[in-house]
Amino acid sequence: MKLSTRGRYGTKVLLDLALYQGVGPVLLKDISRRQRIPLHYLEHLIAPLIAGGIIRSSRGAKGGIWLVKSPAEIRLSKVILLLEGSIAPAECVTNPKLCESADACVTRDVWLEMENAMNEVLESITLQHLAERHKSKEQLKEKMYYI
Amino acid sequence: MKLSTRGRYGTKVLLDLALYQGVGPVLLKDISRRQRIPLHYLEHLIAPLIAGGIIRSSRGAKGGIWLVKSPAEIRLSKVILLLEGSIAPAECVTNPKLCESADACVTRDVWLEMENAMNEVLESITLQHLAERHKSKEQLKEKMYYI
DNA sequence: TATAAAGTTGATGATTTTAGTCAGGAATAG
DNA sequence: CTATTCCTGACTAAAATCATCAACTTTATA
Ligand code: FES
Ligand code: FES
Repeated sequence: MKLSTRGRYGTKVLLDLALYQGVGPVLLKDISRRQRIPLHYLEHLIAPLIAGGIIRSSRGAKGGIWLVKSPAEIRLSKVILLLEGSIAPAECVTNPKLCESADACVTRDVWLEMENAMNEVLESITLQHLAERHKSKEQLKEKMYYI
Repeated sequence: MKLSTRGRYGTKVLLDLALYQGVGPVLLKDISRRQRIPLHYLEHLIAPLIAGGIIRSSRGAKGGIWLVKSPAEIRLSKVILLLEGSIAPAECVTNPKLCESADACVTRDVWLEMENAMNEVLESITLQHLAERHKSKEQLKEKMYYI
């Protein structure tokens, strides 16, 4: 039940954009360095995010990528959907035709419940939440250091 | 975020055992046929279930496998844990040492919330629940046919 | 006790997915 | 024009997944 690096890296990319929001285009190179994501791999990760309409990009000097909407409007459910596709624990949850009698299958119901539980979590968290949590952890760290 | 066949097949195996509980050892061959699981693959799936103490087996003629405890005592969380290991969406949720500053990482917190949400679902469902759901679906099907 | 019936174990292989690399191309600011 | 930056598709190495097979051990029972 592991998420692939696409979902994990991608979430970090968007958190990074939320933290640097409003300062113009953010360089992939900088995101790559800050979030420890190989640059050439990162280049591939942003494609679905652009296609999904949550970030935009500009090439050339002073180029980069940035959030299209405010961080408060972007939910992790959307992010994960764009990067990983359906999060369901089994193919047949999303596509019932794959199993012959999906409506009679009780294990499928379980996987569906799991998917719903995960989606509730992801639906409830926005990029703004992530950014706020991050900042509050940073502050805590500074305080700890002061003591 | 897919479950592997180990978890999916394994759950079906245990549901099958719950349905045929009390009638003595159940043949792997029969489970294989009823649940559409390749016999040779099934043979490997039961090893962790035996090691985990939720089923027992007997070799030779009149052999087979059976549940050690009552279906009401076996939760899916246990089953999935035995067959898939930790269900966490990222390695570092279970093993924080893998990332250098796991306690400062907000994405890790998200993956942890997802794991907890899934575990709540799996913890709340026992084999008895599964068996009951299955039987009630069967009855519904018969009624539909009668109409 | 011989025999057939079952589960057990370890080796092996095919296929698919994942994670990453690379080279070349296209757009943009200055 | 040129340096910079994102874009795209092809490619590859490694890992995970999903089995299959053969040899072996245990057990019931005729
Ligand atoms: S496993 Fe697909 S419907 Fe049961
Ligand atoms: S702690 Fe592992 S990804 Fe952040």
